[in-house]
Amino acid sequence: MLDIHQLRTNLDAVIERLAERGYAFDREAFLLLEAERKQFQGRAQDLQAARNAHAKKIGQAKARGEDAAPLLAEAAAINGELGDLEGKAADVQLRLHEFLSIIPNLPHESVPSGRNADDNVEVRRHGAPRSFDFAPRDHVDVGAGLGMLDFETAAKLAGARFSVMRGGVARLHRAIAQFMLDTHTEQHGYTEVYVPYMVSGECANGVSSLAKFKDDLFKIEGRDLYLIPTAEYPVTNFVRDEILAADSLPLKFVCHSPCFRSEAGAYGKDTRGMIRQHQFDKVELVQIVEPEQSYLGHEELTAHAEAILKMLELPYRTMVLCTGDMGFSSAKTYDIEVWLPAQNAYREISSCSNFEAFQARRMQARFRREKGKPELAHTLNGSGLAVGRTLVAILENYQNADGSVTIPPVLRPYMGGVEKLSRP
RNA sequence: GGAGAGGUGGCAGAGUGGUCGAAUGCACCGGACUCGAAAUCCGGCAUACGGAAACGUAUCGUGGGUUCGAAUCCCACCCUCUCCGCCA
Repeated sequence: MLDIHQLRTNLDAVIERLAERGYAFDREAFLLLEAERKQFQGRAQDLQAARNAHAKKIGQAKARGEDAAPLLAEAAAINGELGDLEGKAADVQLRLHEFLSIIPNLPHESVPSGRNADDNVEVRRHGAPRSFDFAPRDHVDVGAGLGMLDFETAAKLAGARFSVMRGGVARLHRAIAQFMLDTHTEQHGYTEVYVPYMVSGECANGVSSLAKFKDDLFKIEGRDLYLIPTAEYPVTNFVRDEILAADSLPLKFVCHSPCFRSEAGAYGKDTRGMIRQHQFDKVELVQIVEPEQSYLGHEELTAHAEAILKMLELPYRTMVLCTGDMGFSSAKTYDIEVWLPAQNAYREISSCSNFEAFQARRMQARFRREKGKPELAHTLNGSGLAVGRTLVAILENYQNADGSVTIPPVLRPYMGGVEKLSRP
C-alpha cells in the first residue's frame, strides 16, 4: 500500500510514476473520496466530542444528585445525528482503503521504463552455454528416457500441471533443495524456517492484494485459508503487527516449501513438462531490513541466488525488470534466467524484489530505533532458487548423448556420491 | 470431540458502568547527586487519524449489541492455556 500522505501532498508525481508501470490512477475518484472523508470524519468527530462532554456532565450531575433530564435530552439529539454520520464516515474510510489497497507500488528511480518483458534490461551474464555434439533433448524426454519423470501418472492423480518423479530424479530434486538450504544457512547467514503451507486471507493481503489476485491462489473450501503460492506469504508475515528492535535487523530467513498456483490465465502456456506447475518446490530468501539498507540488501540477496547457479555451473543472465513488467508490490525486481538448451533460451529461475515499505505498510511491520517512533521496515525476497526449474536446468544442461545425466559435483555429496543418473 | 480458565501498554500486572488511555512494578529516555559508576531522587515514556498549534477523535483479542456513558454488562467469533478422549 502506498503512503496516503504522499498522495495528499504529491498526487501528480505519484500519478505520473504509476502511469510508467501502466497503472491508470483515478484522480477524480480519489479527490472525491478524500473530500467525503474530511467532511464526514470532521463532523463525526465533533459530534463524538459533544457526546463525550455530555456523558461526562451527566455523570457529574448524577453524582451531585441533580436532575439530568435536560442533558439526557440533548445527548439523545446528538446521538441521533451521530449514528448516521459514524456510518457514513466508516463507509468512506472503507472505500478509501479499498481504493488504496489495489494500487501497485511505485517503481524505484533506478528501474528502466518500459511496457513489458521486451523492455527488461540485462545487467550481467555468467557462464557460456555448452555446445552439444548431439541434439539436446528437453527435460521431459531426458526424464522419461531415464524412467524417472512421469507426467501420465501425475495426470491420473491430479490432472494437468503436476509431475511424478521416481528414483534418481526424485532424489536429485531433494538434493537440490538440501544443497540450497545448506548454502544459504552456512554461507549467506540465513536462518532456516519451516512454515504453514496455508495462510489466512489477511496474510495474503499483507504481501499482495487478495482482492486483485485471489484467482491465482488455491483456496481451502469453507475456510479463510489459501495454499501458499510462495513461502514469501508465510515468512514475510512473521513480522506482521510487530514492532521490532532496530538492533534485531536485518532478519534473514530461508525457507524450503512447496508452492501452489492456479495458473489461471496461463492456459496453453508452457504446457509441456515441469516449467509451469500447479505445485512446485522453492527455496525462498526473505529479508526484513531498515529502509536505508534495503537496496544494498536487494543486491546481496540477488547475489545469494546467483551464487547457487555459479556453484551448479549453470549459465545464467540477470535482468532488471522494467516498470511495466514488475509485480504488484515490487519497487524493483531482478529476474535471474537460466539457460535451457532445448529451448535455446534463458528462462526465469528466480525473481528477487525490494518492496520497500509497501508490504510493511499493509502488514504494519515496524521497527523502533533508540528512543524513536516506530518506523515501517523494508521487506525483500527472492527465490534462491526454484527447485523444479533447477532440476529442469540440470537435466537439460548436464545430459549426455547416451541419455544419462551427469550430477553436478556440488550435489554429489547429497546423492550418496552418485556421479551420473542412468536408466536402471 | 467434551469440560474449564484466560486474552489490558515493550514486558509483568491492577482495574467489573462515569473525571480510565488506563494504577503499580520492570525495562527504556532525560535530568539531579557523583571524579566516574552503582544506588537514590525528579521528570518523561502506547498507536493511528485530523489539526499550523492548542487540542480533538478512535483503539483494552475481533465484530456486533445494551446505555446519556463500556476495558468493565450481553451475544457471536478468533486465539492461548489446563484436563479428558482420540490420533500421525
